[in-house]
Amino acid sequence: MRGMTTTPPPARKASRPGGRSALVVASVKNAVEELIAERGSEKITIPMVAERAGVNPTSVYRRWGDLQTMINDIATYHLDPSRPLPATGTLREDLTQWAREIVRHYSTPVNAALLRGGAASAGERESDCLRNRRTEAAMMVERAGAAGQADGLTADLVIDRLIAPIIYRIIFSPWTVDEDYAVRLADGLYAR
Amino acid sequence: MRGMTTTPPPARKASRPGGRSALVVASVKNAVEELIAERGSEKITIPMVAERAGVNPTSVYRRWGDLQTMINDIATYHLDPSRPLPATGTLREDLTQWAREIVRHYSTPVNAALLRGGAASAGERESDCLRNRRTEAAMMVERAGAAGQADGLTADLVIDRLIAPIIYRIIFSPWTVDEDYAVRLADGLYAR
DNA sequence: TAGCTATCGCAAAGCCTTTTGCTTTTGCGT
DNA sequence: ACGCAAAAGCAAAAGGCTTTGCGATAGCTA
Repeated sequence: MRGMTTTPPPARKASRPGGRSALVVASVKNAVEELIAERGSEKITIPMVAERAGVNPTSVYRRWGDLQTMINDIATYHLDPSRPLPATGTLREDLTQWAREIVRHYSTPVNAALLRGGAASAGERESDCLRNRRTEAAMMVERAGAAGQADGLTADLVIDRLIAPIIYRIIFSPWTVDEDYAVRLADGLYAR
Repeated sequence: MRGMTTTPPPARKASRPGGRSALVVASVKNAVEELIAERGSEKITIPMVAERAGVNPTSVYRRWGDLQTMINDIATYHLDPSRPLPATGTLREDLTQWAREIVRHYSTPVNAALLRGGAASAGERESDCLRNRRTEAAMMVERAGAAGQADGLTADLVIDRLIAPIIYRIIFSPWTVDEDYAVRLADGLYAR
């Protein structure tokens, strides 16, 4: 299998998560990332992915059904949902760090392309690739609120003024985004 | 030609914009809108579009080259760039009306789907389907600024706090967007 | 009105994607 | 160890997308 640069993570949900299946999933995931970074999410096909992954196309068809489902699946879980959230003691600093983290993540062309692919297949279905981000925002605000430190912020405000601008620019004008921008947005929640 | 419900607008740029060419373009445009609203931007093909438009697939291939280019082209010019912008006398009211207008536009499933299609093919290339929106924001702010009425706003701020949240939600959670939301966002530029 | 040429329609060919039935491999429980 | 069953590989066939050459059509200009 080519391109196995990352350690093979355990498959998320499969009645048989052991060795080979996990290897196939990991290989395909890597292949998708590479190809999507090289050519964009619209110019790749399942046979291309399969060849790059050193896997039979049939396996990919049987596991995911089509390209759209596969990309959405990979994009959704790409930023580890179980990673620790910032907990600096103040909501403002937590949000700042969190925003920087998100910008850093999507600054990688691979992840930006995955985000665009996720955007294309969002809308109708309930699940999308940013659900986890919204959950995280709500958690941090709620945690601070329980301590009486919410600073008048709500999860909705965090979405509108932090996540939305970052995601918007990552999608449509990624060259205008860097970590300083994330910090300015976080500051904007408290100033003006 | 099926689906000719709208009046055929003149083709934008063609060395020969008269009758038949314009008709083909208009038919294809209608067909894309219908299909994209029915099935989403990822599940349509050029032969499908051509059949719906009553046009030969070859013509579509020759004019646009591929599906991506076609969708991006149609999505870019769909909100008429030459329509008059709000000019109520105050920047605040202009921006409020303008935001409502954008929300109204993208509340149509067709236009939301086109936006998602545009998002998928944005990024690397310089042109994208929201360039016109950014230009409009800059124009309104600049106009107010020339009259000394910019209220401390910049085009960037309008993008981050008006366009970005609207577009973000239209793409990822369209059911949370209505004209009231647009008004609240515009208010948010002045309050807090 | 006559000629020029851009553009369209048509048809065939090539290529790639996708499906399907079968065999082989291999993880996992006994 | 053994056997079951889930998942992968393989190969062939079907179906659909895309290209290409040629003839027909219809704007445009003189």
